[in-house]
Amino acid sequence: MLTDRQLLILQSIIEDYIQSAEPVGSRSISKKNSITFSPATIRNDMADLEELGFLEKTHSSSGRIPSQKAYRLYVDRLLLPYRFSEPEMNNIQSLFAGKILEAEEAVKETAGILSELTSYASIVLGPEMFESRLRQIQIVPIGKEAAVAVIVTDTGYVENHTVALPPTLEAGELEQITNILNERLRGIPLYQLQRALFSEVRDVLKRYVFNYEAALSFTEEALRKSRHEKIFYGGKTNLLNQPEFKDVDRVRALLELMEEEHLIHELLKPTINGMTIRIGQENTNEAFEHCSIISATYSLAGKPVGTIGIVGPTRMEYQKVISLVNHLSYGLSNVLDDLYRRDS
Amino acid sequence: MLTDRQLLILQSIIEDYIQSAEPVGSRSISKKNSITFSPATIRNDMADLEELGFLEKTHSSSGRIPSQKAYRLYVDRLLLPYRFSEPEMNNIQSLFAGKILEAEEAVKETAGILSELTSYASIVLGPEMFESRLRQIQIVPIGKEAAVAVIVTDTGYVENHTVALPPTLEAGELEQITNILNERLRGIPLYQLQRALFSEVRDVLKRYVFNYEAALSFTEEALRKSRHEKIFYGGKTNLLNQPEFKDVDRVRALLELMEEEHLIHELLKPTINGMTIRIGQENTNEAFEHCSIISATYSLAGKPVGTIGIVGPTRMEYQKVISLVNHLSYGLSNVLDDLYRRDS
DNA sequence: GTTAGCACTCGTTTTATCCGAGTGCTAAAT
DNA sequence: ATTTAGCACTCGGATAAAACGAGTGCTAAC
Repeated sequence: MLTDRQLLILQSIIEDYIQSAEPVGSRSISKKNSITFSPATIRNDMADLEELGFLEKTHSSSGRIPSQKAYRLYVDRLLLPYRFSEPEMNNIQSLFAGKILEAEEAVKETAGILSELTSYASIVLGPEMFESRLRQIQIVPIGKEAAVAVIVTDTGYVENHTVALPPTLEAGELEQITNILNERLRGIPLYQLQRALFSEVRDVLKRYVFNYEAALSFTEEALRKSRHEKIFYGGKTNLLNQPEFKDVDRVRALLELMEEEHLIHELLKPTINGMTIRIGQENTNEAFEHCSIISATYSLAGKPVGTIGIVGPTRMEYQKVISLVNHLSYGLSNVLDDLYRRDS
Repeated sequence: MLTDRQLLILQSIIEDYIQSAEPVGSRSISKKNSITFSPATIRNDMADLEELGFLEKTHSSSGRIPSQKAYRLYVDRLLLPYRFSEPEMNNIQSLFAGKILEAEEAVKETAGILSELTSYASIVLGPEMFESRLRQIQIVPIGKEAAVAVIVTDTGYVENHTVALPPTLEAGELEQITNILNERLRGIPLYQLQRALFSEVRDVLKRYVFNYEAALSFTEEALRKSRHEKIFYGGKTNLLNQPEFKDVDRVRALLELMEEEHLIHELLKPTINGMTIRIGQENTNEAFEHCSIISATYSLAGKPVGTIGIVGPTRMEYQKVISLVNHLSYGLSNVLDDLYRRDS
């Protein structure tokens, strides 16, 4: 459908525009080393490409800019793998070289590297620890009215809630409950805890605890899944450097959207494994109209537990960003697997 | 030094400018109800006020804008207490009405309310829990190489580190260490834990644990003060609505500065009790040149443990903001004291 | 099929002009 | 001795016209 020359010209225009953020004219294309045709020839092809919806003009006598469709084609068919430069490589290496003890630390680091190397904004979700298994639970009374429930998983993840203490609970009972929970629930994945509470613990509790109803609901509260969606951003302010965001209103819309944690989570939450590339209006949300989002899930023990991603203008360095996101998602998965494996 | 009329005029100009963000002319001042003088009279006083450094012109025939010195005078001498409107009052009340179980929750809420009611950005530090006392420590091994140390304080605050496990440590010893620590360190304030480790625990450890050196340094690591400075922001994007920040570069400088957590912490960390008002260049940092920062410490059991503050343009609604910050810092202190008191 | 030549388009930049809010000064009024 | 009215003057901002130039589309020659 497109001739080789048209593809070559399209690619040149896209890459030029990614660099310059300015409409690209036929003359500047013809000057490139890889191009041997005259401006007039290029103009002809450009006109065709525009007719096919790959190029656009900002006004009738301007150079062309790539359309969303062009970026899509570029990403799907024209992209060559990117070779990281020396310092970039070092940067990435060092991220995964140091001894990392906590998952969250690794995840935060990744967000930092992502934004630093791309000069766009990075978003990192998770890791969701639903799959981790309970290693230990501790319920510590704080005064008469409240207690702190601390859950430690086999991945070293710690979660805690403060829970109101039912007044009927007797002194020793809290300890007893803790013991029962530890005995019965150890090794159970977090997301099954509530269910297991009923199937495994309920009856035992009935036997040993006086006000069993109150104790049960108290325990249920203590085990409740924290709906805390962990989102880390890196280099939000990088976006302000992009010429497409010199308009304050557009920036505001974008930054405000990024505060909406549940939306961002919904958008990026790890479902199927792999990489997602959303260009411009492929993001349904209006504030992302002029953005592209490139994201990839990372996984723990083969299961996707989180997402890393980059938000930048549609005029994005796709080549570099895609490689980087890809690379880091693998790296991060490996780090997490190492953390996880120490359990066995 | 200043006549009453000059003060009145100055105040009118400041308040007008706070509203309009536009240079104020003599005519518009003379139209106000509280003012009975003609524009010419006002012009004379304005000239004097300019000579004294309280007013500035943007160009030779423009109206006047208040100088930094004027805001300072305004804040120090002209400010009347602000009466909260009905909905504002409700908002504040509701913040402190609900049953709050965790300090951090209260603090985050406060940041939200602050920015919502002011339409500026809020910064909240802390609470620093150095003064809280150890209630319980738990060391949970995660695989062969690492363990999670979980510290719960009497204020319900939970802190955890992952620590590398010395290979020489024997199976039961970890439990023994945990027991010793709980026995000897309970009730000791967090900031004294490391010291108490040496004075109270060291010798006991020596007696019971084989590789005492390794165990000690392991324990020390487990108890290390987390240097995690907790900073919560609210309504950063509000700043983008202010006309003085329509310039993207200025916004970027500001937002980038706010990412520098240690700087912000240094700037706002709670030292002496009470309220601080920094106007314009009184903030030494260049990015805050056009900002004012109003902050107040909040306290727990009489000791300052954190700071709440507002960042806005120098043209800020001082009256409202000062009252609000003041009010909320008291309220927050009370909430925390309630949380704390439940211990006794 | 490709390219050179050329008229044409249209956003950007520059220059000129006008407008009016606001000032400072002087002289009259209180 | 203040306060005020009157008036010439200043200067940024808005508006219009003109010059500029990067880039196009089309036609005719290669």
